[in-house]
Amino acid sequence: MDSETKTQGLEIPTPKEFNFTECLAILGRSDQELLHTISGERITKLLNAEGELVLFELSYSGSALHIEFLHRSPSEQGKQAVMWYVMDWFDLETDLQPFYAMAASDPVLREVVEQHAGLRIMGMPDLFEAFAWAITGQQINLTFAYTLKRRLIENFGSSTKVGEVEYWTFPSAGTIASLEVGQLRELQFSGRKAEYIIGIARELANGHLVKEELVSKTEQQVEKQLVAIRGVGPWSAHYVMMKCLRFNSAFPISDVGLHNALKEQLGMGRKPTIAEIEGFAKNWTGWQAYATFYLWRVLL
DNA sequence: GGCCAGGCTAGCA
DNA sequence: TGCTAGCATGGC
Repeated sequence: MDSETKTQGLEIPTPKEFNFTECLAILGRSDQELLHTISGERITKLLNAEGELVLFELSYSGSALHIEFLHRSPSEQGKQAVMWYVMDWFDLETDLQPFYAMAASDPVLREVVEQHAGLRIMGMPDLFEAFAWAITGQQINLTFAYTLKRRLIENFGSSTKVGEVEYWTFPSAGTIASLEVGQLRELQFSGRKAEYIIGIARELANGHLVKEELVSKTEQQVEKQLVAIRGVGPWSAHYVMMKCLRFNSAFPISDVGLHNALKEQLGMGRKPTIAEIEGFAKNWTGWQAYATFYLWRVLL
């Protein structure tokens, strides 16, 4: 790009409890990921800011995240959208000190939290993406779940090609709302998953499900509302509350990954029972989501 | 080749 | 109210 089209970047200060490398480890988990690209210590991502496709690059230095806009100069609204997205994505507004104070004396969390200090719950600010990913991941192995996600994006997402690289956004709820079940079956989604995902896309598209309304309710109210949606059980509800709605008390207690992480971390030789997990979690009140996320980190 | 996978629904007692 | 077969297929 020539110097005249180069745009002014943005800078977002990060909290003391922040480790970019730890966050990158999460984002680099799958080599099938199309929603962002990682090169060294830089992340490139395409964002759909109310119809405007904004491509940006994220890096970290000097206690701040740096955003550079690539390809073309976005509108002021586009820039603002990217800034809010990044703050939400990295959960920069949560003060982790109380969590760390609790974890320091918790026999289950102490080691893993110390080891990965500065890791933050890498979120999914887009509510439809969070639901779709939760449903896609139900009861299938993660590798296959990523394959399904990639196909969904390649078939129904938006993209921009810069040089040799194509950057993608997750399909909008509006796009998926207009599909028939058979169109997702072709991508090897099960009939059930196809029905669930299209159903939720329609709830979002017709305004029956609004993120801004959900985040203003209590955890109990939200759980009740989400579980009433076909295809959303307790695990998915808590997954969405944790990754998108940012309830730090969300707790997907039946999660197989959590069970395997506890088994490994505690050297149990078997997966813990739900009752045992409830016992471990007695001191985690208010921070169950962070406890879960740090334990997931063990499995990477 | 068999068990497991970041579960959920619907139908049954 | 509580229990569980069936889903649907890939990964390892």
